[in-house]
Amino acid sequence: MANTNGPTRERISVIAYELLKEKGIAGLSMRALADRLHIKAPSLYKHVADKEEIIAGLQARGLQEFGNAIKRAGKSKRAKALAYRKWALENPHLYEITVSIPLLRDRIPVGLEDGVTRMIIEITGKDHEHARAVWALMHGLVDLEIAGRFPKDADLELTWKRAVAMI
Amino acid sequence: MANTNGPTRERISVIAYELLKEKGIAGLSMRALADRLHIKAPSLYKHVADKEEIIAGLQARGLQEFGNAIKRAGKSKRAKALAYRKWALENPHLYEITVSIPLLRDRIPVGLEDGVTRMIIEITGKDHEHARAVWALMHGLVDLEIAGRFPKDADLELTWKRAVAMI
DNA sequence: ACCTGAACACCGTTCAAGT
DNA sequence: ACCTGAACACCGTTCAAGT
Repeated sequence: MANTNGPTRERISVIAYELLKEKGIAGLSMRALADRLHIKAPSLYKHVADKEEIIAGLQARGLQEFGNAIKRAGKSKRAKALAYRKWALENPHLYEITVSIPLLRDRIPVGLEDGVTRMIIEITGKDHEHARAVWALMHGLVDLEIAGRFPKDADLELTWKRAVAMI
Repeated sequence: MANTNGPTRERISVIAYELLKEKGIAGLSMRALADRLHIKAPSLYKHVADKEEIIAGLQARGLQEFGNAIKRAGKSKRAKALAYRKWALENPHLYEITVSIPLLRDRIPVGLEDGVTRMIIEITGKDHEHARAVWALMHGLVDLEIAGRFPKDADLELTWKRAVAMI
């Protein structure tokens, strides 16, 4: 009989996601993760190889959900851009672990990164160089906003309007 | 007689910068720093309050040197943009500690952040919203490049050309 | 005034031992 | 098959003690 209570890989990744959402990357430790599963940290290593495997799982989830959010948005550049910002601000920790730390390419499903990248490129047409600039613009805006680099009186709605106009 | 050998605050910040350049943010630990100064980690706390003070010092240095590099560049938007990229790629760890982790505003000289921000705004004219978009564009390009997010066959020189054209 | 060892509360990870 | 305690090599930081 399968142990439906045991900290299987599935359960581990569910709790890891919870922990990331609540505490951010810094709060996602193997020991804290084990605590929530009511086991000791060394026991985790019977289910996952290392912490990277957990991070890779979260990155895969981030790419997947982020891709879906952009896909669901309206077809216009403006709608896509606003969906990008909205998703990132609603999922700051998932955005960060997916895009602000090295992507563990060897440990996420093949094609997942490419799929998202291609989708972003499709927003602007066929020119890859232009598309990269557009992506960088949206990423830069979100990254600086999450990092609190813009003054508190900055009108970011207007900034995004200008950014979309630049595209 | 003053102790010219002792790990004064000045000596600490010099070695901290060396350590950051060589090993990056992750390699900058109080213990590694103490080792290079040939003292024990607790001794550092007679000269600095905590690790944040060291990080704030490096952020101040980063803002200063980054500002100078942009100032020295030619007056055109293109020259400024290329100087931005050049400095960031030549000083990736300093760029990262200055812009990719929370800025310790209370612990760096007042006006330093504002000075750099204002300079970036001056590149594009008087419109702050537009300037923020331009800054985000340059930051996003550099951040994604350093993070290795662009495919290896990407023509980033061309991408920057397109980006400058968008401004 | 400056430096130290010991300690505390943390990390990720390994491994022999228990069930 | 799964979990454990003990251990190792790390963190930042405090504090009583030494010079």
